[in-house]
Amino acid sequence: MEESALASELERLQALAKELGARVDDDEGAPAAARQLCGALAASVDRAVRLATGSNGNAVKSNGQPSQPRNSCRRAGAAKVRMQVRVATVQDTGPLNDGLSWRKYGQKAILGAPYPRSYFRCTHRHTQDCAATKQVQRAAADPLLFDVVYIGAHTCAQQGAALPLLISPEQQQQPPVFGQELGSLAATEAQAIQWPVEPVTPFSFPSSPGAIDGCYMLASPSSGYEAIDGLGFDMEYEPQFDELFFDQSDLFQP
DNA sequence: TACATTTGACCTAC
DNA sequence: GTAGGTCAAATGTA
Repeated sequence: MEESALASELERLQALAKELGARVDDDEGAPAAARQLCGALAASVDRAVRLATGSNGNAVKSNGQPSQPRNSCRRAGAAKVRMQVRVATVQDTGPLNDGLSWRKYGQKAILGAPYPRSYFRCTHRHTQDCAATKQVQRAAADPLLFDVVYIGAHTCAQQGAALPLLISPEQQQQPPVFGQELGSLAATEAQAIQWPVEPVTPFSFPSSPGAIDGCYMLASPSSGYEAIDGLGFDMEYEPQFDELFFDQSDLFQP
């Protein structure tokens, strides 16, 4: 009873945070600091909601079963490197650039998930035999969040740009490179993923790769959250999230 | 014209 | 049989 009331109240708070962010975003005279704070507030509220509800976005299916991909090792030779990050798109904070190029090759409705899952592979898959793929899906709990699963390592010429995604958790403690690249990846899927519903807050998806109007990563695989684009996040590690979304032993297995 | 996206069909694991 | 992942033809866009 109290838990549901708490969850309900948090969800209301979440909606208010979103509206605040949208209004600040609409206000061209709003200081950058205010935009950043709104983004941080929305992300923090979202995590609080998930903690209160025991939900992890689409990590938990409607039947309560974890949505750990049953096919994570379905195909022999795949899933050498697997990462899962969450991306929250917030507001204009400036363009990002990555140099990674993904090509969408499929989209599927996932059972129990309100949003479809998009499948991307490296643009250089055929020309350079790059086996890197990723899956992008909007989080059920918050339409502004993405669940991104990276499968396989880039072996193409752009692998240098992708390297931060594939390094060890310890190495990922280096925000400048890591954050920038993840944020840029967010741009890639954000511009390609299809929206079953209209975006909740004003948010523009750029038409060219590597440019996105404000996004930040909520989580790094190992130790909580990384800040990019000057947001200066100081997020705490979220055990529930990592347990359901991230298996490091699976990630860095040779 | 080249490249990216969409989408239905097919394949495979469970 | 079902669901997730991939393929490939059709279509769209710059």
